[in-house]
Amino acid sequence: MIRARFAPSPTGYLHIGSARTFIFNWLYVRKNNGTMVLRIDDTDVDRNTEASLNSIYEGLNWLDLGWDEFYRQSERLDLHRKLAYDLLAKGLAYRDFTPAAQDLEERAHGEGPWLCNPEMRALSREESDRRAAAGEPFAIRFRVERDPVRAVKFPDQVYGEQSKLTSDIEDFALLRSNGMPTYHLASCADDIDLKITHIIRGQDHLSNTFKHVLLFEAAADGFVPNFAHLPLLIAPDGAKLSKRKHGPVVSALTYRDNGFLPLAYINFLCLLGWSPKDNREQMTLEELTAAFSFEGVNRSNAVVNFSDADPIDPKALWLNSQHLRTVSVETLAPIVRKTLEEHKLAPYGDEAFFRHVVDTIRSRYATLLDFPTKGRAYFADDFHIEKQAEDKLNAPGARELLRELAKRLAANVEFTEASVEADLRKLAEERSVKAGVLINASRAALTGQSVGPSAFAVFVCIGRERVIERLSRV
RNA sequence: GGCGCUAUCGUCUAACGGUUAGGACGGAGCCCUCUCAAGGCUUAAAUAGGGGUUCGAUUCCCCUUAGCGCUACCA
Repeated sequence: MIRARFAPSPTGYLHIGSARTFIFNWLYVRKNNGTMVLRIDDTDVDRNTEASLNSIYEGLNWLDLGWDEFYRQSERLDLHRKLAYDLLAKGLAYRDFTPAAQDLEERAHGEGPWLCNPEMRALSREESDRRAAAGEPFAIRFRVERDPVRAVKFPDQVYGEQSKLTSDIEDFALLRSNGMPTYHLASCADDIDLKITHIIRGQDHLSNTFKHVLLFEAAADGFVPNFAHLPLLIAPDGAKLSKRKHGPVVSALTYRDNGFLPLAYINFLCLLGWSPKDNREQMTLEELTAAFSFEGVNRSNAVVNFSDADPIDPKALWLNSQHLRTVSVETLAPIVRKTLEEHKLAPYGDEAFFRHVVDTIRSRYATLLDFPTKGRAYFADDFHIEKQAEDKLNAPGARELLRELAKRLAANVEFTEASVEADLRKLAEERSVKAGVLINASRAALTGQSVGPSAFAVFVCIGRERVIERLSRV
């Protein structure tokens, strides 16, 4: 039984890269009928915020994928501490009484790697116990086996066989002097306890994994989970995505706020660092789930293409427009209705009429935001008349013809695209004007725009009553 | 500095050593047309550099270069 986890730490909003990690975990779990665990890695009390936690939930909820089990590391601290002390008792870890970060500077610029504080590692058990009993603060470090030097190995499902010499792995901290576990300890202790079988996470953890393997070997009776590391998402300048440098594009919620369908966003993210290898681009959740595999995951970082002028990746926008025009109207209509409500607009007519309108106009829209903006005339009478539309209305005789058309449509009870077209063409013929002039002027009068769906479709979408009103007042 | 990872069109990517290096977004052009989209068609655009191995390297190996990650009592 496969068990995977997504483990964000609440120190910011839901990052676009985290969102993708969550999605890949979810896809892998669903494909293999496994269990999806959401675990909040909140052991860094200084940096965690409630606002961040809420923001992460908000992002995850928007994605609408769900999870099966939920845990918070801050509620499991005893488990983490127990593991640290078990290792200490077994001699696999030791107390380090060196004040925190005392020698950071030396470590970073030394010749070789910093491995440990030798005096602390060499401290006798009695001496260590005595100083601890005396109340001296200490951190607990893992005792990486030094002699003989050996290679720590693990197979990565994406990056292949990985290996690192113990002589390149430092005695990493397990427990801080304030009693809180470090990430490495808490993460592994929980992975063991929660029986996680697959650890799917960002490639920034690839080098950390050797430490984790050491921990698993020491604490999990030899059970080491499977690892799959994902290439990172980076900015066009090659740097990693950061809020400070790149602004809101790094937050998943930005796409929601820009009118993205969750599925389109998921689809877009999946195509960053993964490929179904058969040229498919637009895919449903079912298709993504069926196609997902680690073989399809790339090893090089993927650029999210955005600029100051255009914060949304053009391909994401294209995918959103594709999904917008292909999801079922039943699914789309409630989402559009909600978007309209957020803009203080409400559809005219009944549900069937609303669906027809949505279905008619969605094909030229790229985001949900286009419904209340570009599509305002379909949901309100106070729409703005654009310059190009004004020009169409100013065509010689156009306004008078529109008023005449309004009168004739008053008698058109059927009011279908065909019947409206018949009336319009008949009028144009009688007055010897090109139908196109009337058609374009109609669209302009009805929507305030020179562009949009077929004019006859527009008539029906606006509705007979409002059509007559709008044509009469030109 | 040490260690690890990576390198195909501008971007996302495909090509189990043999292809005219394929697709998508974006760009350009054409068609369709009541406008705008959509759609269809066409087009420009890539194997970082250098060595090997091989009859043959985008593909395997080495070096260089570049980028990224880790090197915290952050995660």
